[in-house]
Order: sequence, then structure tokens, then C-alpha cells
Amino acid sequence: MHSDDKNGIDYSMLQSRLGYKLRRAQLVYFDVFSEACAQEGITPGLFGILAIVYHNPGLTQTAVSNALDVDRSAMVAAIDKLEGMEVVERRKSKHDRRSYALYLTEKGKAFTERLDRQVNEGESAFDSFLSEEERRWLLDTLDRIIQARKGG
Amino acid sequence: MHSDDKNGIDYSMLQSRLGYKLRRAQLVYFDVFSEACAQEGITPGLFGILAIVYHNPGLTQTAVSNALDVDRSAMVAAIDKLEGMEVVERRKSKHDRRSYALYLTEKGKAFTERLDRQVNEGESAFDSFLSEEERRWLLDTLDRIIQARKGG
DNA sequence: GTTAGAATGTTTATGTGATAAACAATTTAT
DNA sequence: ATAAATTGTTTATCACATAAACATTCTAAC
Repeated sequence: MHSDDKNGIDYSMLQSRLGYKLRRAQLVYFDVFSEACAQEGITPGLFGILAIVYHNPGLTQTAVSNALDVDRSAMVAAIDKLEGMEVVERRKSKHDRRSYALYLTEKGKAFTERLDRQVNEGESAFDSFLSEEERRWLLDTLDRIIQARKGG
Repeated sequence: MHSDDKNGIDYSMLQSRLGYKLRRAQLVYFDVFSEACAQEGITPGLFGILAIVYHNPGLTQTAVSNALDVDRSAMVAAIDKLEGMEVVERRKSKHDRRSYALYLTEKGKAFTERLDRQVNEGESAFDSFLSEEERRWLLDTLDRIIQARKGG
């Protein structure tokens, strides 16, 4: 009954745990992302916002927070920062005076496109050991995990 | 060229990004883990420590932090808490008066075994849509991602 | 052996991010 | 017109990661 060893350490309870492996793998991608664009002051969370607003201009803060499954209170500081960087702007909605419609500035569009390329390069240079088929399978499986939760 | 839609929202820049999906999937598992044992005051990070010390009694704090790839400064508060719960104990090392050897108490062993079962149940009730083969493939792939970083 | 360098546990600080409660202003439903 | 829900916001807490610095102790070089 010899155990799962690495550097002489027994990882029995963690080795086959998806939650643990997902956490470790996510940390790796966080590092890769940071190397790709930490210099720009953009974190994965901020990039998510840019990506959503880029392709869906005019959404409210709450709509973006729903799209990314984060609390809407988290949007305030994030949008404040992106507005300070002059890549996103809040425009008052005519239909609903409570809410803002979010748009990328011209600078923000170019910025987002550049970040998208940089992150793609950084990630693909790193996960090129995955075939395109494996990559798709992995993405689909992760999606199934994410969706499985929605129903519960 | 109609785009990746969900609830009428275009996820183009995120849809095929492994980092994003890993983050979301990890969040899901964090929730499942929490439901399984948040009542015991145990977080995923603390469980990792218990799992390592359970199978590798006598390791120093630094050795455990290396095993889990966290900074050793993060161990202090964690071990403090586990010691306060009377599940882990620090014993002064005879060979090195700087360091402690970590051990589970009898209570800690039973506690860890129970948590292990609870988390296994919580996770498997949730990811049962994966075949055993798919699960192994997923674990292996995540391992490859984690290991790929070590070399770079 | 003494001395210089490295390692151990520790404290303190910063930052990211998730989560939750509460509030005023506004909109929607009754 | 009144009650209920929604929007952005503030504030708080917690998990977790990272980094610098420090005293004590050990290791290596001389």
C-alpha cells in the first residue's frame, strides 16, 4: 500500500481531489495572466469586465456583474478604476435614472484588443502541450462543472 | 458571424479562455467544499494542511508549506488556528531548535478522516456526471498544467 | 573554532477577491 | 398611492497570495 509520492511526500487525500487540482491549476493561469498584463494594471477580474463591455456595450453594472457571476458591489471599485484609466465610461441611462450604461472609450477598445492578444500569446505559449481537441474537451468539461452548479 | 451567446450576452473573449474557465470551476468547487465542511471551521487551505500532516507526520511548517506551494508565513496563523482547535500540535524538534515538527492529535486524525469523507461525498454527489475515465483524464490534464509551470 | 551565510518561525503590510448586510434613490407592481 | 423590488453604493469580514524584515538557530567556509 505505498502511496502517492512526490519529493517523498504523501499526497493521498489531495492527489485525486478535483477541487485541489483546480485550485492549483487556476493559480498557474493566474501567474501566466499576470506576466502577460500585470504591467498594465489589469487583473483577471478587470479583464473579464473589459471583455464583456467590449462585446456588449451599454450594459448596466448589474448586468455585467450577473454576466460574470460576481456581486454587483464588487463592480463599484472595479469600474472606478477602469474609469480612472480612461478605458471605460459610465453614461447615465435615460430610461432608468438609477443605473449607468457602460461603454469602452476608443482608448479602451484598443487597450482591450491588445490585452486580448497578449493574454492569448502568454497562455498559448504555455499550454501548447494540449492538442486542440484536448483543449476543447477541457473547456467543455469545465463548462459542465460550472453549469452543474447552476442547477443545484 | 453571430457570437457566443448566453442570456443574450457575448462572451467571445472569455469563452475559450482556460484561465477564465478554471477560475469559474474552482469557485464552484470552493462552494461545494464549503458546504461540506464550513461548519467545522475548515477552509480548503486548512484541509490541505491536515491532509499533508495526516499522511506525513513530523514535517516542519516549512516542509508543509513547500508541499502545498504556499509561503511559509501563511502557515503561522493556519497552524495557530488548527492548534487552537486541538487537531494539530507543534512539537519542538530535537535536531533543530528553530523548527517544530507537526503532528495530528488523536482527535485531529478522526476529524481529518471525517472531513475527507464529507468532502468526498459532497464532491462526488456533484461531479457524478463525469465517468471515472473522464475524471482521471481531467486530473491528469490539470496535473500537466501545474507541472508545466514548474519547469518554466 | 570563528565567522559568514542560509534557514526557521514569525510579524507586518499590501492586494485580490468573494460575500453579505445595509442604505438612499428610483422604478415597478398592486 | 402605496408596497415591493432594483440600482449603485458603502462598509465589513474573510480567504488567500506575496513580500519584506527580524531574531534565533543551524551550516558551511576558512
